[in-house]
Amino acid sequence: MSDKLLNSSQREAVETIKGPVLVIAGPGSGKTRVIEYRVLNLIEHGIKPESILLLTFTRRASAEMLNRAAEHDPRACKVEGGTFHSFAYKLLKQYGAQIGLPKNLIIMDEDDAQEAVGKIATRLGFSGGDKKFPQKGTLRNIISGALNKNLSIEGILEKEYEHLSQFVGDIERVKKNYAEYKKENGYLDYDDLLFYAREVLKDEQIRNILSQKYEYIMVDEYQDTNKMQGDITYLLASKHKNVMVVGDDAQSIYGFRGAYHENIMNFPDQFKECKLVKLESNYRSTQAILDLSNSVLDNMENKFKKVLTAARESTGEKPTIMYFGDAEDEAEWIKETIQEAVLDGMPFAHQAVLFRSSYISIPLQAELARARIPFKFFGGLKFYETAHVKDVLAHLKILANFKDELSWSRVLTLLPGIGGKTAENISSTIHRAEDWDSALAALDEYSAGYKYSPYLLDLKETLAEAFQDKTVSEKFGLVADYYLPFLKDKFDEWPNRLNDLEAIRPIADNYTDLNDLLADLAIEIPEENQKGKDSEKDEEKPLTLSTIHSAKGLEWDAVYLLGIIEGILPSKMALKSKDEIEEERRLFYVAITRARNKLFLLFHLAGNMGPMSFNRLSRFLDDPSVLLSVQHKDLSMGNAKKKTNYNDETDGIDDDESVEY
DNA sequence: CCGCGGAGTGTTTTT
DNA sequence: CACTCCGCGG
Repeated sequence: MSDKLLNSSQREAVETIKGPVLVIAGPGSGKTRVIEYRVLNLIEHGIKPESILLLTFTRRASAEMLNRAAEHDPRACKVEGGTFHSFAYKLLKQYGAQIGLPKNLIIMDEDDAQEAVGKIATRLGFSGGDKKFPQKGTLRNIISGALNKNLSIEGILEKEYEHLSQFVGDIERVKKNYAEYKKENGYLDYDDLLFYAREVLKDEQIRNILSQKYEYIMVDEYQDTNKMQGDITYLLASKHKNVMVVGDDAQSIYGFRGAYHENIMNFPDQFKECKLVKLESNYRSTQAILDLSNSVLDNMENKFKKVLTAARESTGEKPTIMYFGDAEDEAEWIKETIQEAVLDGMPFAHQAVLFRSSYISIPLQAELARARIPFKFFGGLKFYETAHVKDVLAHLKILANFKDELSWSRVLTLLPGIGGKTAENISSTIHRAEDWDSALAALDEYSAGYKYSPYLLDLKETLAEAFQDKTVSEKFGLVADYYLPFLKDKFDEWPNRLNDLEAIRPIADNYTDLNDLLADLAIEIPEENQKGKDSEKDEEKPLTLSTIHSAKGLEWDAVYLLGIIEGILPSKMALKSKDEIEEERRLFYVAITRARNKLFLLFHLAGNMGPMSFNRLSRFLDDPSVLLSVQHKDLSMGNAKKKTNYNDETDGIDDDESVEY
């Protein structure tokens, strides 16, 4: 079938049907193609597509691979693909009851989880005037981090929050109460999805059913899975051992979220007869870009040793470090360079600007907007995480589950005269109701005599109507209309926000079940505007601006990497430990290996700590062989003098991004 | 008990 | 510089 299109290592991975395989796939080594062709190969060997399970990091990734495979063989569409979280949700819908979960599962997003944790801390009397008890966001991070990183509360405090060690006992109580609270209310946070999925799989009977159903397991981006995901993979495959995991330890960038590199390290121990395949030929980048990548790789403490070699002929141009005076000059230069490249035949869609954190792209965004250059932004706050969208969704969540206390609280506090306390009173009354009708009836108790009563009646009416036998899209319409006056009142720039709400409407139209819509919005975002996906020509597609995290797995002809600056990459938040700095280095590696032909590393001198602060070049460039692989171009003013400063080690501080004079 | 306004805080990455 | 928290007045 695919012989001509694959090299020998790729073919080995593709053609292995039975047994465990670990594929270590360097960037640009054709790993997507391997998965695509392996799916095809399995199907060609008579394996039912429904018995193949492909777990990936994002929905987009699995859809892309399966769509490509389906172009060769339409049966590939029937392969089951998705993220661990969506797969877990599916398992729990079917088997949750057997481990004591309620029928109706409500998925909490990160915001809900924080809200709930905060509520519990308050109830326990911790958050009040008490000294320095951590706030809800930190609490949630501690609790989640402990679970994801397989640590006790004490352990994680010791490692990451030493200053909070005095609160171990209290935080443990919050954790326990939070767990009970979720159980009572039927809530599942992101961690619970994985946790309970693993619980389900621990049941031998269910596990047997599932290993019969999914006979071939494939997992992509295995280096970024956490302990629970690793366990799930193991349990799913433990019986038949037909499991292929693909990953690259050098590209592990989700340690902060609990990615557990032991998963990939221990895979050969878990599956003794495992076949190890390394993909080291790089089909993406020029040798010049790979030289830099290899130097960065050399500085890494990674485990599966590898060297990237270019399959492409031309050596290409050395990556360039660009030096600017300030972010505005830099933005202007990027804008002009991108425009010139377009004139030279490299459309916007083939270029991307990458960065460690969203905020450093703000000056550029302004510049691009001024120049009317169309761009698409990836990373940062998603529109469905914004306050106004969550407001509307809260109403829908109530329709889906009238006991959803967090949503009631959100909906009620919108009303003038209702604050946290009143909302809690009302929602606890509702919580005692048996069904929807009595829940609404419970509102009557408050429907007269209070300042907020007329508003409450209005709310009740809207909800009652939307609850009727209506389509998801009608429900959405009713709620959105009801919400409009609140939107206008709450936000000065409401027209923008109205656009966001309008953007949900077409998504809602695609659903017949409200629960599915809500679950998908929380776990796997439905692709926005599918329209014109392929019909659109590259020339008409926009430029990409993306965080490095969101750029994983993608590639462009030209990449502009913003902020090669101490404190930005590596982030100043990550300077506490060696491990975190190493993760930043891998992030740098991921960024530069996205580029096919041209790579620019951008530095600007003016710091953001005031007019007298100056940036220093990122430590990741500070290595002889790394420096040999790049060229320099200085566009800052009076460059000759300042240039010596960039690598100035004499002040001896290597963990400070800005030096004040 | 609500909600306003002032003060303070802290600023990453995401399923 | 945006958002959150806190304290106070109504």
